[in-house]
Amino acid sequence: MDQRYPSNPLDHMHQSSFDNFILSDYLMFDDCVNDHQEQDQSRSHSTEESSEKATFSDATHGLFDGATSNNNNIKCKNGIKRSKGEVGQRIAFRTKSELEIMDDGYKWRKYGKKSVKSNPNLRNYYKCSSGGCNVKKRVERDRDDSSYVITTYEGVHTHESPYYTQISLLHSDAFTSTN
DNA sequence: CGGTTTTGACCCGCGC
DNA sequence: GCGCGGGTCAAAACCG
Repeated sequence: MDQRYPSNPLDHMHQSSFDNFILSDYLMFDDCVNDHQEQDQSRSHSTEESSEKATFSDATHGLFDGATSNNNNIKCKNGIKRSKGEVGQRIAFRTKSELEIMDDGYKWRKYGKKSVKSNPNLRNYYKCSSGGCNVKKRVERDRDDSSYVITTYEGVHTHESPYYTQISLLHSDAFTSTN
């Protein structure tokens, strides 16, 4: 697994339309975390407990070591990974937003919509529309507070984000066209 | 005209 | 084996 590309979608949300959203909380569940902290209060709202709220930069830096999710009461379903095809990593975060479609720099193609039992709202399924890249994302509104949107990314992009490439091009262009 | 969205059908794993 | 819940497919509609 080469990490040549910034597999962190937050990198791009920084620059693009992230100003429109208030990141009030973020969640992360990977297969490794939450194994030992299956609490009976399955899903209390960490929104109200600002003490365990991590800052945005904390989230971006500690995203993959699981250290920042010390007390997220997220029920981590360890068994949801399918036998065919390894799901690389799974990251979920929760943003306060009226729109569920946020521009994180990648191009997504919607391929499904489902109403799930655990949530009265609909859940939308997206795939990265770049060829050969099968990163998926799942978007649904928070079941308790519908002003929040829960976005779950699954997998790692095998390519650079189109947005990022644009930026790089702009930069290199600025350098080469100084005279 | 090509890519995306929509939407019901299909599939698959799991618990009973 | 069957039903249920959740994830994906795919054809038609839609849109620039």
